[in-house]
Amino acid sequence: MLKLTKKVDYALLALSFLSQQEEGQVVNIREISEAYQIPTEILAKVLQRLSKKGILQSHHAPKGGYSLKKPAKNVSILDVINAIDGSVGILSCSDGHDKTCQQIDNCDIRSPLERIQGKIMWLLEDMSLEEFIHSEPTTGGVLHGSINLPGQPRYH
Amino acid sequence: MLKLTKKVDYALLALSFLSQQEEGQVVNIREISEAYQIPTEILAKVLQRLSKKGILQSHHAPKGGYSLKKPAKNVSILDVINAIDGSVGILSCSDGHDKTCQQIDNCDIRSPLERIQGKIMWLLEDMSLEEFIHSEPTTGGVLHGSINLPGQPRYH
DNA sequence: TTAATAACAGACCATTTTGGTCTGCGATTA
DNA sequence: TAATCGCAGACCAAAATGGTCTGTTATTAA
Repeated sequence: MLKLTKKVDYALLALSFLSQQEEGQVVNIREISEAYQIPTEILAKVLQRLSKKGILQSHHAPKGGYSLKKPAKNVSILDVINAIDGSVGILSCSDGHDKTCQQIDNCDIRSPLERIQGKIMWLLEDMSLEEFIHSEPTTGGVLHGSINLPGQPRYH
Repeated sequence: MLKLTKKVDYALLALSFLSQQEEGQVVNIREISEAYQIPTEILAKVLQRLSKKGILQSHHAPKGGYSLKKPAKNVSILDVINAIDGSVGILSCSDGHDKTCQQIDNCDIRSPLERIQGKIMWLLEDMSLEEFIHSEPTTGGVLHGSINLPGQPRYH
């Protein structure tokens, strides 16, 4: 539930790897797949999509491979997710054009969910790849320790 | 991707319906399923879980049904999601105890993802059912219009 | 007391999504 | 011109999800 797909995980791992290279350094799929034990074929697809979306630059030749196309601070996590999974949407009748949605006429929850979705998209868009990679490890292993939004949850 | 399940949709619809009843009014499954065209059997399961988790009160008798167990402002959206889907987790190696995760030893992305997850959980926990139900319709149909966090996205 | 009502419980199947594989093509350069 | 590497898409397997079916238990009104 609300889970990221493995492909997004792979994308983020690969991008993290590429970010650690020297400027303009080209890395091929095999290196990355070995570093993280990711099946090469599927990693290939993931990187292909990232390159099609302008996040990676591909070098289509022997000794070729991939490199970041733009600085890590100019790529948002939302960009990555969108590149891999199409688009983020917490609604099950995603884009509002789902004609088969039985609840469409008296759906009380659509616009509230859109608000929540908007907030989630905002925070994903607000976090750059650079920021993402340089996150401090969370302390204590409990999620609440890492929250940096203002205020406190009101429940429990 | 990052999608809520239909069961959560059904739960939120039912809760919304129940919130609109008079205080302590009991409603049975059939009424709700008819109101929103939800298959009764699956709605039954959803409501059962909500009642098991203390969100709904069940009245196990003829003319029985369900009612809210506590005021809508004391129930968070996260509570509802947790009740239905177990728990929210954007990580694909959800709870960190996934022994089959190949990346576990050199996973660069775990803690950054936990930070993001924490933020998402925070905002879901911060929104009460009452607030959820009384959300204004989003204007213009575009998600960005409904965002009320400070600042602006930095990309695009 | 009992029949009707409505929740409870869990096995079960179908559909969809996702993860992953296989096969072959295209571009570049040593 | 052959080796290396990315590109592309069909394809299959596994898992998650949505939904169905069968039967049981609690309560109450007749």
